[in-house]
Amino acid sequence: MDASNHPELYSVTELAADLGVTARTLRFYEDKGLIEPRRIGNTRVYTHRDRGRLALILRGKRLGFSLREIRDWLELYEAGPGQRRQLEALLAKAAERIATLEQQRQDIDATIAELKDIMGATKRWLADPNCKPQHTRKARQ
Amino acid sequence: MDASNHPELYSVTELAADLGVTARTLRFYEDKGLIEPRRIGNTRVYTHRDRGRLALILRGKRLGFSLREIRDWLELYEAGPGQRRQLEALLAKAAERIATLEQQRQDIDATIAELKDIMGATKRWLADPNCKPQHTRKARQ
DNA sequence: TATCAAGTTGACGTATAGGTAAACGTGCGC
DNA sequence: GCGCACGTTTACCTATACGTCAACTTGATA
Repeated sequence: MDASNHPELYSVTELAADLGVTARTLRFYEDKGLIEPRRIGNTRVYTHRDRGRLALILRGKRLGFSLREIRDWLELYEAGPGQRRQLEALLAKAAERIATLEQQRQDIDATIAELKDIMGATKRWLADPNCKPQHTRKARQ
Repeated sequence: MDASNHPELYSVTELAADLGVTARTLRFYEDKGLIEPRRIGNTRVYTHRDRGRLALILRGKRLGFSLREIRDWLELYEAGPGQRRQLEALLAKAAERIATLEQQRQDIDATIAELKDIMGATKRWLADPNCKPQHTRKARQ
């Protein structure tokens, strides 16, 4: 289990570049308790596992979770006694997020509809300034 | 054109309550140059027109424009020489916003798909811990 | 007149995810 | 010994849209 013949060790800058973020970001995540790389003296050294963990973190971000949510989940995942609960918690979180996103999509659709309505009225107005500004759609209050 | 027989005058708190925001919000909008109510002494007095303007502002917000964008547009709208250009500018802005929103909706859909994929894999895993964690969908990079 | 409600300004706080700068340490090659 | 490329920490800055608090005036009321 010695890693010396297959190092997979990264410095901050290396791993950051590798993951497409900045070194600042990795240090920031460490501040926030998301990762804890080993150190040689004062210098951070990231292992292959750290890289995997970071990849998970970035994925969580892409899926719209906050750093805090991600951290909580990772903690739960690491320290949890059984797998089951964690997976179920993950399921719940995912479902929750999906619900939020579906709500957001509805809002977006409504907004697009309202904007299109405004555009239509504006165009009619431009074509014939006599016709009164008249939207077909009621704005939500 | 005297308003004395039909005052329609509001204090901050009144108008705020009327519009469903706080007084702080109205003062904040004034700071940002979105409205400039008259004053009696030091006290703000909002007219009917102010109310209309505020309603426009809130609508803009609901449609996802920033206060700065709203302010710029209102300025353009008030000080502009002809109507045409303003309306055309409005059309352009609306189209732009729609494009942004449609992009957002695509992102949301993709994210939902990925979340559902994860949920599916997790459920299979829960049902049969032997089957390897296997997502059907590739994550976007 | 004492007090209370409502108005005013100014300043600082909140949340998020880092960016940016300052000041400093450290190994390496020449 | 010098400079360079890295690394480190601390601390303040960014944007957005207000919330919250403090301190102060002013007009109306009991």
